[in-house]
Amino acid sequence: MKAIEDAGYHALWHGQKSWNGVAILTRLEQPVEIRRILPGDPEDEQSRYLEASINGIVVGCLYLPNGNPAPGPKFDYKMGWFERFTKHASQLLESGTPVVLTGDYNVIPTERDAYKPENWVKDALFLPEVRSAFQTLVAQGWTDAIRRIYPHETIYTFWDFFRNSFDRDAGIRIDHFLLSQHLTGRLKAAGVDRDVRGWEKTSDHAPVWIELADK
DNA sequence: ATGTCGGTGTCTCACCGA
Repeated sequence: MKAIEDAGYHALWHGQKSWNGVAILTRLEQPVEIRRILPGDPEDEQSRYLEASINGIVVGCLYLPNGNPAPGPKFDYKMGWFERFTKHASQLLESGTPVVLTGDYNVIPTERDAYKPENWVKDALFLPEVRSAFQTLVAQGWTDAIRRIYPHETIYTFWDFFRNSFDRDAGIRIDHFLLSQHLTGRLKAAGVDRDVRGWEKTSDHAPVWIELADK
């Protein structure tokens, strides 16, 4: 926490032992927490959601379940989580506030979002029902910020640790920024900091970012 | 079918999830 403060950030986080965790860091002011549990399943113990208000924008940070192997209980958990998230997203839209929903969606939205889509057809990140769930979500009225800025380019955000995938640029695009309509007009830029993926001891994801104009 | 990591417990190796 001190290291984060020393770097000039305020922070909220929702973590747990081992795998799951989400956080929101801000520079200007302390983010105001709205919720840290996705509504709809009191049994769900995994820390995969965090939502806060910052400077007039609601930011939802998510880590959608991976879902492999599919079919199976993990895939069922993914689809259940996805349904709950989609419901919640529609309520956020109805609220009328500017919203950003960002994080690891574990969804490859279309064939051009994978280096070799045929390798992913049976994977929980690319199964038809997963792509269709993502489409349904976006169709509520969200804008996929990366695609808005780069409509035709090949953009990846993740290269797995196997098979030298980064050196071969054998990546996938699974980290997304969805913007509510109020924010679409304020979208100035977006990108992926690919160089970070080349660091020593790095993550298998690269940082994805967007820039919004002031109101 | 394969591969590479990091975290954890069985604890300096073996496993699992990603």
